[in-house]
Amino acid sequence: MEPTERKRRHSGRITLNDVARAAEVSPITASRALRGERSVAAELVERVKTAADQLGYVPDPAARALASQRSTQVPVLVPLLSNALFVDVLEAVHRTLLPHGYQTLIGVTHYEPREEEQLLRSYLAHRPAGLLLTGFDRTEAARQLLAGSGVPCVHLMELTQAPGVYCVGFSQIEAGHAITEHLVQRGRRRIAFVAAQLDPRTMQRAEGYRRCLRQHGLYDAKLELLSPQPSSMQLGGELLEDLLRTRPEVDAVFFCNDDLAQGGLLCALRLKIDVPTRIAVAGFNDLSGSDQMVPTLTTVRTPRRAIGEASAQMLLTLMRGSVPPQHSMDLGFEPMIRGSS
Amino acid sequence: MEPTERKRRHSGRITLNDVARAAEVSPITASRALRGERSVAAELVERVKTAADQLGYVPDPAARALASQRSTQVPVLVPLLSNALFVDVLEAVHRTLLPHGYQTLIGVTHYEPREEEQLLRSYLAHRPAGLLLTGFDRTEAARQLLAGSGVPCVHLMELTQAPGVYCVGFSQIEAGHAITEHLVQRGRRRIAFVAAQLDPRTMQRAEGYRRCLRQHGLYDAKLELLSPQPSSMQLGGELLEDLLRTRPEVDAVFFCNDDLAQGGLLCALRLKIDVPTRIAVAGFNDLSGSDQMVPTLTTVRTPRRAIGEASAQMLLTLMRGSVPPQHSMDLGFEPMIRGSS
DNA sequence: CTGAAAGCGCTTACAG
DNA sequence: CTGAAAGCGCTTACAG
Repeated sequence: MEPTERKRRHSGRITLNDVARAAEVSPITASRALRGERSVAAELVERVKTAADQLGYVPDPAARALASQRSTQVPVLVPLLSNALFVDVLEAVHRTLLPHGYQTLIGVTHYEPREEEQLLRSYLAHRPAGLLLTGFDRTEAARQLLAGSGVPCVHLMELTQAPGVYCVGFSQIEAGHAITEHLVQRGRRRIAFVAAQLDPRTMQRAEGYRRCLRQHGLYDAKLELLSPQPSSMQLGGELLEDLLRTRPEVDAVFFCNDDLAQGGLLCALRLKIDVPTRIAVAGFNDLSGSDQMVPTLTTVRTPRRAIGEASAQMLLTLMRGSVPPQHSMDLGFEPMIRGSS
Repeated sequence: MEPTERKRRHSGRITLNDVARAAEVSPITASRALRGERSVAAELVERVKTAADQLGYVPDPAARALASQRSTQVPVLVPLLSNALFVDVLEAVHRTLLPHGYQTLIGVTHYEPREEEQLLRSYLAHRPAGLLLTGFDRTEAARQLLAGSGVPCVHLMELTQAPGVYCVGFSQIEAGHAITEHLVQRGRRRIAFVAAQLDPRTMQRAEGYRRCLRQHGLYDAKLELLSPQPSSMQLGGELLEDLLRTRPEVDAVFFCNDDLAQGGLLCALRLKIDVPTRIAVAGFNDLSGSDQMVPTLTTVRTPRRAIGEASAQMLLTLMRGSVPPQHSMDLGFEPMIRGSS
């Protein structure tokens, strides 16, 4: 046995070397041909690709990551998976990145900047190809980790004009304003805002609600019901009951999320409170089931799949080393006026 | 410049070498100490761990994967993300694996064995540490890829006694049987089965339904309404309307999934059909919102979070090279009898 | 446009 | 219990 034989650890895998040998070129040329680098003669590219196909060659991501100092992983950090909103975003991201050879990793932050910082620390050690983050609410340490890493990053859901920050979303404030305005236009005067979780985007919707009502001289702080508890249908029902008890004069409710609003609607049904005659109800996000409620739920349709896809596209551009046409991409929103208002 | 200097590509990263130097041991010893291999003197382990902490060392997953021929990635293949069931499973898996240093990758098969085979092919190239698959319905090629890869694998949702197959789930047949039996016990005689998607597990529930009704001499094939369309609340409403039109004698419906059942309930509300007096309704899975419906939905609570956690634990054992106490883990189910039946 | 050499940061296999 | 050498499969940096 030769010494070189003695230490073999070959996995039986088809390697770039095998492809190169079959195509009768050097491994570097094979590597370049397969990655689509332009500086390779068309004929050689052809030969290499044919050989790779015939051998069933699949590049080793670990070797590639080690040599290039960059993996094909793209962590997506979202607050929760229990909100269908983020699942939709995640799905769209995943579907967009996969055909380009990138893996989507899940990161769940539970709306905790400290948790996000931890996750970021560990994901950055994996040399991710790119990063998708929800919103702008993070620790200073996280911000520095990001900046220092040089990893391309796109922010989801919210917008900013801050220089060097890439983002895809819509104006939460305007959306909150728009649906409140709708209730005002319907003749409502005692419009409550009912919210849970109280994350930054929820509070932006609250801001839109306030601005709208102040413009109409209708703002009343006592009609805001803010609960830090996690959002759920059940909580929506409970909050509506609270509200009707403590503020019986209320004639409309804007729930910050559709799960709360759906719960509110079902609660009204149970209590035989007529919607929208006695009280109008509006939600936010147009989640699954909102169009099936009795009455159907007025809400704001948010472009979450489009956000997932567009942010992934923007990231793809950045990972390619190019500059996207715009830093901030506003995908808008659409009020869905239905039976509950 | 020396030749060795000329080619430096060092990333500025803290490496195992840095740790070894600081701890005054060889890199191999440092590697072993950090991975908790037993054959290292306690004192050295201490020194290495301290050095690693002080330097803020984070192992490079790519290098580790390349050298060991095994990554820390665990792809989880589920049919859909639009069914909250699988999101719950995924979340539990993710939460269980993360503290052990494993990354959860999403794979969406859309209930298509061919898609699953494709995904498997690409994921296996990444040398995953382990694999989590939904059910047993796959192509022969996929089966062979799996067997040939030697990658530890646990199957979710269904059970089998097949040798060498690890699985965590519950009996879909028994669960379908149990909820049907409940309807019979409530005095129902014309019990319909309404299903969508028609995936293997749905059809197992159908089998449970059939067996139960045959035992009671109540089976009537005309009361089965099977739609290959994707499951949704809206479809549930439509199917219920169909059923009431074509089979007005029906006095109970077992929907194969809660989204259909919720849609059915809301449809009944709209049509002013009294539930449960005129018709009893039961669903499956106990998804979010089922306990909020009017009336509340009778259903079968399935242990999806427990399945996610237990399957991840089983996989952890397998990845450690140990043998789990059992091949097949039955986590059961729980009929939730509520207002709709 | 093409290639020989070295290196990415770890672990395996062997030896002692 | 510890270590020197080699190797995992790719890409970078340099040269021509």
